Amino acid sequence: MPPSDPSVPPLPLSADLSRENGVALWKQIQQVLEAEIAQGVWPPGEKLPTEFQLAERFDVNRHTVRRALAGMEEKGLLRVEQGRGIFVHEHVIDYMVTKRTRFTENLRRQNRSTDGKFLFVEMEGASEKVAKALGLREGDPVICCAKVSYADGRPINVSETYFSAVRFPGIEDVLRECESITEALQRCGVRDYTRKSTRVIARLPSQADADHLRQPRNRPVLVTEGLDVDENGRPVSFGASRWASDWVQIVFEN
Amino acid sequence: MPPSDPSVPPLPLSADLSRENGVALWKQIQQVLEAEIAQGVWPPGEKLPTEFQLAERFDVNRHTVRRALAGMEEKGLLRVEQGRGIFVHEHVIDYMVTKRTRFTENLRRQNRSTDGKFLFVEMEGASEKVAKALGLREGDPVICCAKVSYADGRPINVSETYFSAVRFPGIEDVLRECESITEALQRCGVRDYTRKSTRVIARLPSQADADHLRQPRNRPVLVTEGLDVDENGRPVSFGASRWASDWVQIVFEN
DNA sequence: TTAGTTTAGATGTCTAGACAAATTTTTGCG
DNA sequence: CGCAAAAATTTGTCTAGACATCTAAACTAA
Repeated sequence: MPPSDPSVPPLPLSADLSRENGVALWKQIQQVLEAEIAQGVWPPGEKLPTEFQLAERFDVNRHTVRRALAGMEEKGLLRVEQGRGIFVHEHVIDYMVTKRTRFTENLRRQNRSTDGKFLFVEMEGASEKVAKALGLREGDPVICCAKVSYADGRPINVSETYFSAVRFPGIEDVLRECESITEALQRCGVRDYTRKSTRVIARLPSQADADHLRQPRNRPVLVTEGLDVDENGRPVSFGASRWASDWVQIVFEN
Repeated sequence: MPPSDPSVPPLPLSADLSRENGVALWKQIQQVLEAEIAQGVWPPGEKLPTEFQLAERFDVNRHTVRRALAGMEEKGLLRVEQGRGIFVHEHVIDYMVTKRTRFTENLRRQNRSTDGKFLFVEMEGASEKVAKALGLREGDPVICCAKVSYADGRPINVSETYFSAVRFPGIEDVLRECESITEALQRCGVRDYTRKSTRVIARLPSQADADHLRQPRNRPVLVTEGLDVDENGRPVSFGASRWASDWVQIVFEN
């Protein structure tokens, strides 16, 4: 494989493709490009050559290059944008799930800028799942707060957080005025809260979630359902989140 | 299936594709086929019509059908086997992670047959991670037990489980004779153990893991790292597992 | 300068055909 | 009948070309 030079191990940058070794051309192309990305030839966020240029470089048809790029996109190594080009995927974020689960704190620790956008805040009747988690009865009034959270300007999380409307009267309006949920809870008398349990599953996103997270529907999202309790162990809020698996890895620790 | 009733709104089984609504043909085909699978027209495990037949049915080129099938395969809806055909993916397994994490029990509850194969059992020096988990010092002797676990005859899990060689002298041989890890631990005097912590992340598998799990390298695996402790809270074993995301959903609950 | 339009460049979709590789079925020989 | 070889079937890969759609840059007119 390493062609000729005895002293220096050359980078396999323009490694010649073999048409007779039984390995599909597109796989070989994918390997070469992945190696180049790993070696930093194309740094994260960088624009790759166009499909046409790559096809010329490897001396194959554009469709063959496209097959290789599709494989890399599926892996999450690339971001393909019609009319713009192909970009190397930036690195993912580690989201630590601990007893103290605070979105902003969590990401600040990783030197990420954070932002949030409330989609809506409204009262509704508790579903069976929400009621069970918050210790209510099905149909009891709860406040649902839907939100999209951003890190470095990218949407990484869509969530709904539920609060008992009886226990926190007026939280509906408080939430609308606040920047974060932690802040709203403090105004409602919850000095501190901790994460009691978290469920993690993987599934495909709904169309709405995919839109919010700006990711294709055929790429899975990580789904977490978490219950927060106050210092006395009483349920404070129940939250269901979908995370952009392209950008986030959930790390669970208790 | 019910072909002709005039009153009943017919299932969109052979819905005509529109070439002018801006939706790619392959996406429309994918939608139709997914709907048919959801409606049970093609039950799990069933062989779909051939690419050629599907192309004929939708009156498109075979490559257009292939694009639709690729999307469905990526979603995990299909299993494509060269020379054999296209098969509907069987349903996934829910693996519950609770305080009592017992592989066999867990799957029996879901009426799954279980099986296991030990890859190797050997002594090695504890890595930093293993040492930290088990309360040892780096380099201390540990027994590593590597295993592939099956449900319904399919590999769904590759794991390494580590035990302190000092605390469990002779477990190396016991493991080789036993069917399960639970059984081996009982023989070593551990009456019961519980899961203390589990970390869950998602990543791409190594080549070896992909081979064991019989899945492509470009499909992610769920990775769990769990620490089990005895009734006194002392660490018993530390395990690292990779799960076939095609077949398993990890459900975490504590 | 600014706003709108045009144009060029880039990716997306679809078709058509040829051959390769893997699997299953059929055929033919003993 | 049994088994091995041949043929048919089915998916995999690659090429070639046409046109659509989206984006960004260049241009034009107010």
